[in-house]
Amino acid sequence: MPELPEVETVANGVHARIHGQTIRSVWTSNKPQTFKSPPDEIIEALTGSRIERVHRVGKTIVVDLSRKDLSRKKKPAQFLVHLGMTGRLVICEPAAEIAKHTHLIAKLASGRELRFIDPRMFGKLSVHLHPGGFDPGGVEPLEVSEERFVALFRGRKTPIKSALLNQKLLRGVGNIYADESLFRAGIRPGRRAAAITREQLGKLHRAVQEVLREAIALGGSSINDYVDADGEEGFFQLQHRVYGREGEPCLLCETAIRRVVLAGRSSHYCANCQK
DNA sequence: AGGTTGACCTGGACGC
DNA sequence: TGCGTCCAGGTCAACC
Repeated sequence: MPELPEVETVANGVHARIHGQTIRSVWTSNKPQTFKSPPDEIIEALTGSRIERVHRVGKTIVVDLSRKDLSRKKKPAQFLVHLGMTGRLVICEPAAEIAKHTHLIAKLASGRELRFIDPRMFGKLSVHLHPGGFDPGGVEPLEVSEERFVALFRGRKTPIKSALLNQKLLRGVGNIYADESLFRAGIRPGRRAAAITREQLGKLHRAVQEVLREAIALGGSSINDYVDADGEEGFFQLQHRVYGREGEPCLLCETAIRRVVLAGRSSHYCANCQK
């Protein structure tokens, strides 16, 4: 479900509520698809650790942990949460009803609980124990310079839409924001990356950053069941210009928005405004 | 090697 | 009310 702006919203919300707290105990479901690290390893790393910081790397939520009791000599670890399509990370009172498809509950020193819920089980939980910190590859779209951004696509024969979704190039852009960025840049999703001019790529760089920044400011896009750590919906879906608007008039020229399938994903564009 | 496709899952919306 | 079909914001293995 979530792309960079939604993951950032959730990570910031969770950080504000639970950073500095110690995890007293952890329960996990026994659904193997959800756990990229063995559940025992996750329980071991989390229990007794303090939550130093919750932040975002690409589409992954990273929870930096440290041991409160250094006597146990355990290495600091990072707890990684990937929300997949339908994953949710919520903070609630222990009395709150346990939702169907709950896969992890961490009891905190404050008495509240951090819970991970994921019906489709495309989300993944793991621990990262190596020094240097979690690095999935790719560059952060909000930090990358125009020059490096342009270089990412040089010589690539794949459609620009597929390249934008490739997390080893840019990390964090997903289907909605790829379509919205391409619309703002005036580039059709099916154009070969290598065939796009340097000037247009510069425009795309600005469009990607603009779209992501606007979406973060509005708390992300709520489609179906996405909500942030407070249960609040985002509002960026009201700003979508092409995503989910097949057959509706382009907001600039009134041409009907088209939908095609690229890299197995729905891709929306205006045939008149995007070349 | 780079690029594309299906599989992984559940559930909601829609048509009959 | 129910059943079948299609669709979904992500990723990865397997294939060309």
